[in-house]
Amino acid sequence: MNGLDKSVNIFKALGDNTRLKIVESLINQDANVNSLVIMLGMTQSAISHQLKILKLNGIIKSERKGKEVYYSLDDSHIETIVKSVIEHTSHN
Amino acid sequence: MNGLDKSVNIFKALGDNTRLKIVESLINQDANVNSLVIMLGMTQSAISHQLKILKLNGIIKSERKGKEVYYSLDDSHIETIVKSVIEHTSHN
DNA sequence: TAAACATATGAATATGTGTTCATATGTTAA
DNA sequence: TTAACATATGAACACATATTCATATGTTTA
Repeated sequence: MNGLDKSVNIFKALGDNTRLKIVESLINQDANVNSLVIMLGMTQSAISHQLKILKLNGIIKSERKGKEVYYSLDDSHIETIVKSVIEHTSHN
Repeated sequence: MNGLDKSVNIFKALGDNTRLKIVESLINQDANVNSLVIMLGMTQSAISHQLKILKLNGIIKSERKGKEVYYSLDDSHIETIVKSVIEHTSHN
């Protein structure tokens, strides 16, 4: 996959309401699946599917702790990107 | 439309191969429709449709000069956003 | 004004994608 | 080991969307 396609996939991954909410939650703090389910008020299945997409695109990472799996941002770049878009929208 | 939805739409607009190529072209220099058609090797109709989406989402703006319509980035924030994503992908 | 050029747009189609449902997998506690 | 809990996953469906085709609109030149 070339550089442009990688970038497209990052944008595509963040260009969904559910996934962007997940990412914004994870900017604030790491979270396990169930807490995201509760916060977003969606089914566990829907959240898991979207978490997988975010992970496949290198936006988040996961770590199992006992029965639970905790998700967090893959690196600090993600926060920069999301915040710069929020900044942009608030100036329009 | 709330702030999150606006951000989602920005990401969605940039999350397409054709549109991101257009935006990257416009980072380098303003361009009219036909030059984008030639650069991207796509039909005039396809390019026009995508330009409209980028414009509706506040990513680019247009200015007619005679028969031609020139497109450019709406503001410098866009370049920052795109470059920060490219930066991110090149480190993964 | 008519013709040529440049761009925009509506409809149709094909492909992509988000959610749900059912169920599987992984982990701990009894 | 069984039951309970937590998460993941495959299939199906409904909806979104990118491109094409045909054509319309806007602008200049002859």
